[in-house]
Amino acid sequence: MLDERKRQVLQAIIDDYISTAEPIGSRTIARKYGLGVSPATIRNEMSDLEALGFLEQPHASAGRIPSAKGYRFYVDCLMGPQQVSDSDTVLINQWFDQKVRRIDEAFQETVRVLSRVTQNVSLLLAPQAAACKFKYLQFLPFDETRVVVVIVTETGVMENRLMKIPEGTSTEELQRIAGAMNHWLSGLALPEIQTSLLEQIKDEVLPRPELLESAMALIREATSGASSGEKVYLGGTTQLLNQPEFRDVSKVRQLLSMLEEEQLLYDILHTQDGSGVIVTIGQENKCQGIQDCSVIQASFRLDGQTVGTLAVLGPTRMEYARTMAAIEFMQKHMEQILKKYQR
Amino acid sequence: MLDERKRQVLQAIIDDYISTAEPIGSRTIARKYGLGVSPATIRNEMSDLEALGFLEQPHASAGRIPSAKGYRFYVDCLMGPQQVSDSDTVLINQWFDQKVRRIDEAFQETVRVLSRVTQNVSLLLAPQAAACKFKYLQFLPFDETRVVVVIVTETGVMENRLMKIPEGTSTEELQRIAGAMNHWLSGLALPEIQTSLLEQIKDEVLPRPELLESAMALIREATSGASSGEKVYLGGTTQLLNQPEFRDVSKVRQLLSMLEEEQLLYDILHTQDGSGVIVTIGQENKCQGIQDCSVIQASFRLDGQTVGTLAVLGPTRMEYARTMAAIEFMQKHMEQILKKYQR
DNA sequence: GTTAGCACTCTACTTCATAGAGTGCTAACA
DNA sequence: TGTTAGCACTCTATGAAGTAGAGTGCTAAC
Repeated sequence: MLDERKRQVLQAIIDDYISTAEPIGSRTIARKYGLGVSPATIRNEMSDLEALGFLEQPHASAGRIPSAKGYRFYVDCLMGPQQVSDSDTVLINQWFDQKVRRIDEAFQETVRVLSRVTQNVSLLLAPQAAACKFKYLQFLPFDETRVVVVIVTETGVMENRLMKIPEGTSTEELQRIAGAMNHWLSGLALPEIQTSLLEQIKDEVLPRPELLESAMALIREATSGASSGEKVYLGGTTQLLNQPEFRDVSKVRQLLSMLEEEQLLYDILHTQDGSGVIVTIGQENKCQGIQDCSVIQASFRLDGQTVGTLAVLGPTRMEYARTMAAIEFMQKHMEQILKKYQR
Repeated sequence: MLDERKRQVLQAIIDDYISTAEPIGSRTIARKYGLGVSPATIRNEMSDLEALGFLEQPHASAGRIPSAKGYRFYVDCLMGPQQVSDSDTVLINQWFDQKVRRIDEAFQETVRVLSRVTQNVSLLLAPQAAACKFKYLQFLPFDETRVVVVIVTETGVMENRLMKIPEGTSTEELQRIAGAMNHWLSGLALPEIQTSLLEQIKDEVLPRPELLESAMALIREATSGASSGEKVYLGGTTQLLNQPEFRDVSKVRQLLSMLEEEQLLYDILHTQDGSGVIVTIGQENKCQGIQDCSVIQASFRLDGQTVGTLAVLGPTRMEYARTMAAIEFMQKHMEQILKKYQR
């Protein structure tokens, strides 16, 4: 498709632009990257590359910058693979061992580490309670009118809530209801727990149908509620300020106000459920407003089933190799952690 | 201290500057605020006010802007009190009823609402587990080697963690240990629960001292751990971008990177434990780096004891009256919520 | 004590000129 | 035929110079 020298030139331009954020001229390429040809030759190559759509010119007499197509080719064909260094691995493991006690803390820290490492905004769609299997539920006494309900799922996600109970409900009754629910529901994915099942359990808790109803409401909430289930963790928004493409406050504001809309974040993170690391460059993004950004994402799985996604969002001028390595690493790390919390 | 007309002029200047962020000239005052005197007269007054230190001039032939001393006088003597409107009250209550199930969600939402309403960064130092009283602890089975430990305090703060248990510990043993601990520790403030108490309980759990030890470790963690206890909630950082004093990205970055240091946030929020709303203007701030900002804060109490603080941080040019009203409102709101979760 | 008038000052904005970086084209060269 | 040197051309970024406008401070009159 592209002869060897064109590839070298394209790679040099993209590498340089990624690190400097400045248009690159033929002289610079000839000087910095020893291709053994003169600037004039490079100019010809660059002209060709532009005609082919891999490069763009901000204005007539400036250097060239990569186009979206250029980045795409770079990611698919040019870029060398990269790995997270062993020392970083150790560091990250230690960090997690120290800081993380609950699974939601793991999500939080993952986002933090990822945005630190990649110098960009990062996102994580947490294991959807919807995709988790119910393990058990327990009522803990709180006062005369309320109990704490704890739901434990197989991914270790826990939900606890205060819940009003009908007056005069005895502890034994509560225990019996919990027992019945656990018996029937254990091992089911939360979305499967629907009213149909209620019928089966109803008999066992006949004296207190309201209680069962409330507990089911809690489960439903955990399945699709705003504050639970599919929570999106967002981190490193301030990293934007370090990127030269956001030197203008209004640009920052525009992007950040988009990121505040949770719906958009879901859209970004839901666009795929294939496996592996997926790169979406510029206009390839379906979401309005991030079309001069790139998104690199990967889903993580548990027992072969996709349970969440993590992603890095940054300007199209992004360190693709490093970022992809980081994402892949954190994906595996996340899968390990989930396993650890599962059993 | 200041005659009536000087006060009027000062108030007019500050009001105007707060809303426009531009230096104000004598003509503007005379035109917009009907004081019935000519610009020349206003000029004389302004000259006096500057000599007294209430006003400043950015440069020789510009209008005046308020000095820190000016704002201080405004806050103490000039500014009218303001109240949160009834319709806002209703709105906020509904919002909380809908969204908030757990107490930490209440903290999160408080910060969110506060920064929305005040258009500024807001902070909340959450009820310190340290200041909470232990209510009870419960072990929930998880698998052969681990249990879920739930600690419930009287403010409704719940901690839950996975904890390794010595092999072969029976459910009954766990229950007995929990029972013993609850018996001895219930009603105590968490910091009071120290090794001295361990001695008393030891006898009852003699066969499994390690277990007691682990549970105590969890309590200690809850008391002073990073992820728990004195958590600081931070919100509305993007509001900064709307303030003209942060039109420059480097300024935003500077402040945001400070706000990332959790220690600084503690410093800001710990500077006081008096009651009522406290305003700290510019240089009055002891923390380096926020000395061209103002902080408005109030602590909230439960049973007469300070358990947390909420604050708004913004440029010295701030809508003091409105912000103070908002903080006071949210303070009371928070106290109600805490009460609700307590019993 | 208040006000009109006026000279003065400082900034922000516009215009203009210039240096510099980079291109594209042509012609010469291997 | 591919490569290279040379050169004219283009466009931006930078800085200097000039100007309009807003605002002050002072003086003198009311």
